[in-house]
Amino acid sequence: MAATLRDVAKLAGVSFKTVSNVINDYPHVRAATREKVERAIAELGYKPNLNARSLRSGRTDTIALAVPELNLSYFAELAGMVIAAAEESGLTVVVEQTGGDRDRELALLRSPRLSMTDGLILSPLGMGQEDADALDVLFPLVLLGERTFDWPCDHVTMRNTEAARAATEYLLASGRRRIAVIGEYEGEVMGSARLRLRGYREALAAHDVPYDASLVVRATLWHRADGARAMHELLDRDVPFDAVFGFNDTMALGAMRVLQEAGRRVPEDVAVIGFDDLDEAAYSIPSLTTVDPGREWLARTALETLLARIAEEGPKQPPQTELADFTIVERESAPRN
Amino acid sequence: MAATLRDVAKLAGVSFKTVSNVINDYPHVRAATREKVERAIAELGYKPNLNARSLRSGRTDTIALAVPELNLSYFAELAGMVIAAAEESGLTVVVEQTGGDRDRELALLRSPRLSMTDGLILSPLGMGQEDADALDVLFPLVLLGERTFDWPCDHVTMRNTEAARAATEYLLASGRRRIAVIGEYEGEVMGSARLRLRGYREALAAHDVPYDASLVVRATLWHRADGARAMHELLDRDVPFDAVFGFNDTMALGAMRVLQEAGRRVPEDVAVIGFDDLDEAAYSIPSLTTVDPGREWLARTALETLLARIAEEGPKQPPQTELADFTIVERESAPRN
DNA sequence: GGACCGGTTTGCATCGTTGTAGAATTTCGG
DNA sequence: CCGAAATTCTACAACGATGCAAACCGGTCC
Repeated sequence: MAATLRDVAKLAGVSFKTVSNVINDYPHVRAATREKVERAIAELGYKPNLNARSLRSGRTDTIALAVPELNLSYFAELAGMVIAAAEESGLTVVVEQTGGDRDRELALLRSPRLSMTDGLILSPLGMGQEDADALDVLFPLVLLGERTFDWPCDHVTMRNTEAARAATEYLLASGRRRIAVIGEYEGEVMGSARLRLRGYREALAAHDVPYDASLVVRATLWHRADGARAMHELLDRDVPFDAVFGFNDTMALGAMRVLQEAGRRVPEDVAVIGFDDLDEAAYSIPSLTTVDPGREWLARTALETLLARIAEEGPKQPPQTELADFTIVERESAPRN
Repeated sequence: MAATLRDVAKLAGVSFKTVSNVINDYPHVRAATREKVERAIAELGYKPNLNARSLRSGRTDTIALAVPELNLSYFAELAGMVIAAAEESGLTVVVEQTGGDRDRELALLRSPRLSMTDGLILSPLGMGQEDADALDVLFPLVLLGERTFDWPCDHVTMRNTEAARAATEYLLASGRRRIAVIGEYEGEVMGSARLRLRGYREALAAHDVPYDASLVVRATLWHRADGARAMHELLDRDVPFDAVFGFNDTMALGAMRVLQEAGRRVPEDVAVIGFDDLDEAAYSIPSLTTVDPGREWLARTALETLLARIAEEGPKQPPQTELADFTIVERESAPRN
């Protein structure tokens, strides 16, 4: 069907290996020959069969990216950034959705599908420290996530605890004292929920504000609806609060919506701060003060780290952890003062 | 490095072809042999090399999905649905971003990268009727889009004009008469912008409401910022209006935000209706009335259509167009009455 | 007892490419 | 104008799988 090297070779009157040499910019090809071959390539519309190339060369120029769900804006935007960065390096990206499910994450790590890729960038949610062994794999693997386990592979992550602490201190500095938290998730051993909660508690402790468990609301998937549900739950508890820290923007927006329905003014009655700096955080009513965890940097660095691993020869370097810098983006939902 | 058929065969004491037979569920394999082989497979942790398989069999069990940007929630959610549906069929999905750029769309159609896939689902934005030839390709191709050109390939799309007309009539029925439109884009020959504008005009005409060009605001990329910018432009024009029809939810949300900043009450002063029914439409303040173009159905049908094309043998069936049913989702930004 | 017959297993060619090694050709100093 | 050293090109063997067809096996039939 499609033209092959041999078809081109026949038309150009050279051996098929010469065509291969032209395509691969092998230096010792006479200009006249090269031109002849290129004309034949153009005439037949020849395109190399990348499967055959991969089989022979062992490189696929494809990577896999696994995120929980594209439905979550945070991961959609992150995936977009990774794909764009990969495109710049001439790489193709296979996107997998794990649903944040531990079993699916583990299954993916063992999947034969990975034989079609040079490596994997994984944003794990469900896995825990007990699964560390599953991460000790033969192929290049970079964890792009918010978790800071002790893991036997490269890891690009954000300063969860510090950022959460800074966010909480930001609220404290603006005079809030009853700060609710949305997104706690005890099923998660040491993921972002735990780390952010730790930052929150550190900030409280540093300012002698007592920790009150009735201000902490659980949410697992961190969807908008989870934020809304969590806020309903908080309102039902009927405890006073003057600020809310959503562990991601999506939940913060869902929560803010419910708050306003309930007649609470944001930020006058309740200040709201999120985490992620999604595009939409700038456009909500009121616009959402949030933490930018350094997403663009995370995406690019994850890719670069993976590429370095792929290019690596000889003895494996020890795993590295890269940390992004965060910033607090001040907007209306939580003014500085 | 990784185990191959031959390694397994040696361990099991059979020919490598028998191992292949076991893997492919070839029926005439003795139970004892099968078990022997399976034990060897397990012991070595053998995983088939999918590149080699694809080279030989011609099937990759991978499809490509090209959307403008994952940054746009509509496409992110759509991509998520396609990937999930593909996963159910055991397919891997390569995601490409075109930026809605004509040249990149055309380049993708000619890309050798497609040789790694069985087919392509493309959401074109930049291409026009003059590019129809580029769509007459040798590989299975399904257009998943909002455009209704006369195109030489399968096409899964929505009832743009009817839906836009219905949205406009919904606003008219609620008593609005000065209905602004955001998202017109003259650079686009017959894409969703044009079709939706047509529906808008049909509705106006049917109700004897004059068409007023000063109520039509242009926007190209349909991002949130474009909606915001468009609304600023509209406000600057200082023409009266009592409703806004955003050609997608993202712009409608951006516009609504600006409206409210400008002191207009939604829906009292201005009703707002969008198009797409994004997840977030349910959580804005006020929640956004919008058109659900049948996204889930679109995603699944695009995949099914592509799979049918891939499975097709013999003479090519003529291209088909599949149309999704839409519904209007009533929310707060534009109550029915 | 040999032909015949399922069911079972195997050998070989092949997919389209790249790597290696060597053959053919050109270049050039002497 | 010869011989050596480049340069240019080609032949052949992989990569790891599947498809095809032939070989094998034990049992049945005549």
